[in-house]
Amino acid sequence: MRFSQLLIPTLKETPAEAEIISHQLMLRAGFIRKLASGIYSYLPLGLRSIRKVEQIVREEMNKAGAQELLLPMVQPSDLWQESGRWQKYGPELLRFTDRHKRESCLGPTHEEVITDLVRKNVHSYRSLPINLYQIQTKFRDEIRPRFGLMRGREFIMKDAYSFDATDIDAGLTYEKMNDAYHRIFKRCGLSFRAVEADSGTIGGSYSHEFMVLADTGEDTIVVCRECSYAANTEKARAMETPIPEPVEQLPLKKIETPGKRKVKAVCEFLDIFPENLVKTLIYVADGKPVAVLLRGDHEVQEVKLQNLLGADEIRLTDDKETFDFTGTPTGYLGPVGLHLRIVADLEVLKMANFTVGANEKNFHLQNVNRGRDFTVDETADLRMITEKDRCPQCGGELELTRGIEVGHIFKLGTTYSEALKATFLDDQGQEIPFIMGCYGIGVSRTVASSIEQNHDKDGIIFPLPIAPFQAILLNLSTRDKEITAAAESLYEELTKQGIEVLIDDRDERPGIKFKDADLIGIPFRVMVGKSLTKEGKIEIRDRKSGETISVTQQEAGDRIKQMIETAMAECRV
RNA sequence: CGGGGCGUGGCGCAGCCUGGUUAGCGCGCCUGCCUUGGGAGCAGGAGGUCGGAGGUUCGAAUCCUCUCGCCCCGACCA
Repeated sequence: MRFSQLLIPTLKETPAEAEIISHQLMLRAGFIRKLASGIYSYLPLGLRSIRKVEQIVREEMNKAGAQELLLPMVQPSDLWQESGRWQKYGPELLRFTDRHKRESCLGPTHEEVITDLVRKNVHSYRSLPINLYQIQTKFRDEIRPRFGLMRGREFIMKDAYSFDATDIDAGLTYEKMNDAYHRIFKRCGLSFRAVEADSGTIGGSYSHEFMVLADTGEDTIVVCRECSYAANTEKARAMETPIPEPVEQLPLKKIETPGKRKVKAVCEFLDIFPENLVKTLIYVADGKPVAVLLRGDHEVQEVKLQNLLGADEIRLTDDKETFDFTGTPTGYLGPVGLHLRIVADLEVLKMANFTVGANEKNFHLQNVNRGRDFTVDETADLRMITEKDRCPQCGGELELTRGIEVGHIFKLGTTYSEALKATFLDDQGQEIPFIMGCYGIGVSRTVASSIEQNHDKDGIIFPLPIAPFQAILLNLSTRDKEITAAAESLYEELTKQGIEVLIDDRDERPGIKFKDADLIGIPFRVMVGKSLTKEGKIEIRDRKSGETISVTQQEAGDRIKQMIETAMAECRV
């Protein structure tokens, strides 16, 4: 294709609205333009990259035995009523009423629709397993869209749904998808990790997230330096260690701690370590207060807490609410004599003779012991993992790193098939619900994360498999007949060979073409200019390494083809 | 929704505090000349009723009120 004819509105300056690098570069490189908050147009170059990712996804999904279909984006409310999510889903679900006063929504995900399709059309174990996917625009009315394509309200997603007859089969399907996802992201040239994850609101029992490693990622993930363990911090388990032998319980002591509210201040004042203090936090879970006990140096992992409480919504109380619930100002709370539901982190069970607030302003209690002085209603692993923790799998050192979630696979079990009464007859003639799984990939986000991971001061550096073009051919002097003829004939040759090449045939100075070529990140830059007329040479430059080689006009075509093949091989699986 | 910030030609910004005639600059765009290996130079030109509405005033980009949009931090998630 010709640069002169494509809509590639590159920008010299970064638009003020863009904060992170991928967003800035996609705007500058003319890949996307914003229409409204979280809603973008994909311009020709951006769309080409997206299509590349889609194609890889398609190939791997098909190879894994899944079938492509396309489901409606507009969905009737009835189905969502049936699954119970019409109430549950909240404002992210964009709802509207049509001319017949029927309520509908824009599909944020398609469990309901696919389950309905399958329950109406699949009735026997003989038809299973079945795995259906689509690549489609989704709409989620995000509270706060941001970072360009990274968190848009409208975005392109591949979503797949599997239906199996048995748990064992469902497990096999899950593994197949896990494998396909590894292949997909490897083929996209991304550096990523699959991590254990919380299954969130989609519901289900078991899940993994595929995280592209990037500092601007919105998620923190925990990775073991020694073994394969990797998890989202929402899920990362604290290593289970034995509860120490009981020690002698010292007599309870009430002590004045005037104005000492923060853990740090209390510890300094009493000359103790945070490891020997238990802090008490008051949360509201679906409107009801609950006290959470945690070792002084630990932080709550709210998703773990939410799962333990089985609540739809939890939040930390503010100072006023805390006082209303407990009669004690924040900073002096403790479990002794507290008349609230009390849950404790596992680590608290291992402590003895510790310090807590006395539920009285300016006082703390020392030598507190669970059992003797208070009881807890429930205990669980509730805290955020830190780099000081050890791997729950092998005991190795852990590393915390940032990641962008580009894929997520879930075992759904029978959550949806039961709700929607989607059943089949097994080999005994028994009617049982399908065992489901669902598998998503953020396609547009994948392109953005690739840029997040691969760029330099000059612009994007695309991995070859998802670059909008494989090569960009610069005609550095469109007014020179010899150069133009050579560039045009090489362009034809490459195009005939099936290479995706963009020829920069604009009547511009070389500097502009170099800058634009770097900015849009095409992996190979072929330059036809002065050195052709002077030395008979054409140069080929590698965008990533910056290495440039000179070849004769005759060998140029073959060399480029060979370089592309070599680079593609690196991302093959 | 809570907290912070911003809306002035396509992009980046100044002007606003302390109202005053034709609203300015850089880039981009158009024409001509010139130039062609890292975003050149010269000359000429087009393009903005200053997000919108109302108000104060002889006079509003500037002051006041309301409103809309956008961005950042938090709850959400591919």
